Amino acid sequence: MDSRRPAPPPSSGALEPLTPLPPAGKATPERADAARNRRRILDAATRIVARHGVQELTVDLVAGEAGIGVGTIYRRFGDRAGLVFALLDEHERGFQREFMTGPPPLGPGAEPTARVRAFLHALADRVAAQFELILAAEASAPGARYRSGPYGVYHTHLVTLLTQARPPGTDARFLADALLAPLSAPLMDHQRQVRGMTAQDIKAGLDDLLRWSLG
Amino acid sequence: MDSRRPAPPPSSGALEPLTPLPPAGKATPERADAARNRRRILDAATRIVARHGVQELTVDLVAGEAGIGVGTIYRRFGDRAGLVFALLDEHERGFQREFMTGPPPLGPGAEPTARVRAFLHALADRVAAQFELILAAEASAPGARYRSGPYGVYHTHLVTLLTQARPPGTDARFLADALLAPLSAPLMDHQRQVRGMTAQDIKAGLDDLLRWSLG
DNA sequence: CTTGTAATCGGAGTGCGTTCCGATTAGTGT
DNA sequence: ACACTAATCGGAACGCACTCCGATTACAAG
Repeated sequence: MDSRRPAPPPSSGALEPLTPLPPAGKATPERADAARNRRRILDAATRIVARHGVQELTVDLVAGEAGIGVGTIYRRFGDRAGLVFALLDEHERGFQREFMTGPPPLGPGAEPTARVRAFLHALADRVAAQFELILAAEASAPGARYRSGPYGVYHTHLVTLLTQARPPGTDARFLADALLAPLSAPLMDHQRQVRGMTAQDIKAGLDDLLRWSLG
Repeated sequence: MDSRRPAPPPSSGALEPLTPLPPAGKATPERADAARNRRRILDAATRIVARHGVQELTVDLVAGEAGIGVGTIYRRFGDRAGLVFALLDEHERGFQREFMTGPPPLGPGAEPTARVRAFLHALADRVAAQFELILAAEASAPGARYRSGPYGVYHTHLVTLLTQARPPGTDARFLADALLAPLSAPLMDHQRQVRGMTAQDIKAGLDDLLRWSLG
């Protein structure tokens, strides 16, 4: 045992029901001082983002504000992107609850087609709302979106719904990726800044896509 | 006049027919030593990529191999991503020629629907071929893809074809973005590495998408 | 309470992208 | 040829993400 890298980021991903946890059992939960420092770090980061914006969220500054060393941050969150993902996690949990166990049409009870549409609209709103943080996470580690817990949850959710809504023979996994791809933060940023498109335009475009692919 | 920042990256983007060049007229073409150094830099970078791979392509190493200072690289290419885009440019020019003036179905002469399909297939192959470089460019500056010249060319090309192929009332600009979005290097990487999908699977999925949206 | 030890802490150190600015050189008018 | 000026060059310096490892501390066993 190396004893030098015993606890990789124990959270970040929210519910992550498909992340391949090594033994799947939980090891030592977390030491008291470690938990206290995690809280301090998250509070300090939240404070800094609220005060100066995401671009000022440097690791050294967070460490200083939290009154700890930078090594502690990397032990808890892996890298800067992990810290940003952790900040997104709280909202993420609520969002996942909504479409997994909430009221229709987002939650169970409505037609699969309607649920897909409601989900994509809600996700578009969520990306627009948490815009800066999502962009910052993407900037620190490109492709992190796809490796993150939330993307996996979205994908399996869509695959489930699409399989119910479509005849077999089409690749539901690819269609799910293709429907999520236009909702990347950098693209939506470009569509807003350069093309002058609004959230309404984007939702309308997604509706067109759905009308064709799901009848 | 500041005289300190007179020549922002004068190329990189290939043909870029829609980049908003400030006065649209060409200023002083380029001094002889500057042109010579650009060539040296590109040759050194190509050599390093061929020898050690993209991850070894550091700015300091390129400067050393080319026998110049790092400041020169930044004057010529703006940043690391600009250098990588310049490396992609040569292949890019050939690719653009193919679908703008080449033989059908990629070039003019075929039905718009067939040209869209051929274009997306060709682009998928191109992304797969230039995988490492595209990923590196994206890593240096997230969202650079959308701001780059090539993306603008692809987008206007698709908008033109889609407008010909579809009845009015649908947003061709969004549809073009939505068709290009699944061909991002990070997503294709994820689909290959994690989902085990092949280039064939991706093309088949794109065909499904087209069958629905274009009949 | 004491002791053992494994996880944790913290900050100096490293690598790399990027900037800054004095020295140098190319191109032009005389 | 010669001088003038503006663009170019080069490398020292900076900021920030990330690593390393000796010192410290929490927790459990005796």
